[in-house]
Amino acid sequence: MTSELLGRDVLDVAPALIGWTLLVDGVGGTIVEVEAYREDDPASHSFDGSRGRNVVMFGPPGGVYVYRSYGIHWCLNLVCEAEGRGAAVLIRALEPTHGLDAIRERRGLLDERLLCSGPGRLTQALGVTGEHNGRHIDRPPFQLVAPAAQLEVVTDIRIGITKAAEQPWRFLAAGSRFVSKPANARRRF
DNA sequence: TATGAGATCAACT
DNA sequence: GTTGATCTCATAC
Repeated sequence: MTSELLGRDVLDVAPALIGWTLLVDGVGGTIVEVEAYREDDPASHSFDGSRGRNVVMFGPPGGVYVYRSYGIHWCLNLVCEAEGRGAAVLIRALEPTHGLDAIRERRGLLDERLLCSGPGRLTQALGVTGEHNGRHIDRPPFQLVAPAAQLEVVTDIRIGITKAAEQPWRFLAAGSRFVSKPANARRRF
């Protein structure tokens, strides 16, 4: 069960998710990068309340929120805290461990570290689409498996957003080669 | 190494 | 009509 994991403050849930194994139809890997979003956050889809595509974010914890990004990609989120809160964690990168053949087939022949290193790449690798929006992480085809031991986690600012861009709400597995962008990446100037 | 364009959809002005 | 929680490929230093 994941209710104990997800039913807490999203800023606690996000780092706790690092190291868990996410599977879709048995294909997936270890979560190495996530970002936290919540209703009082101008960068969040749930900012200013529930309407349109974001209704799932206001559903019960464990809900799977999938939305289309830039018209091209799908992005996968897990709803946190409690129903009506509008808090969720964006899954940004996995270290692939299960179903490598299926992943390579969906992504094409690529550098191993690029298979799931980004929210759009990850959903393509796992076959996640808008059809999965509103489903639950504890029910097929999804599985979320606890790690044997908590990995070391580092934080950084979030990526690809323009509002509240300085919030240190990106969480990564320390030293992982499978993240979309290493932590402490310094901006010039 | 670093910027730039194109792809293309849903929400919002 | 514009913008965005992106990715890939191309071209330029």
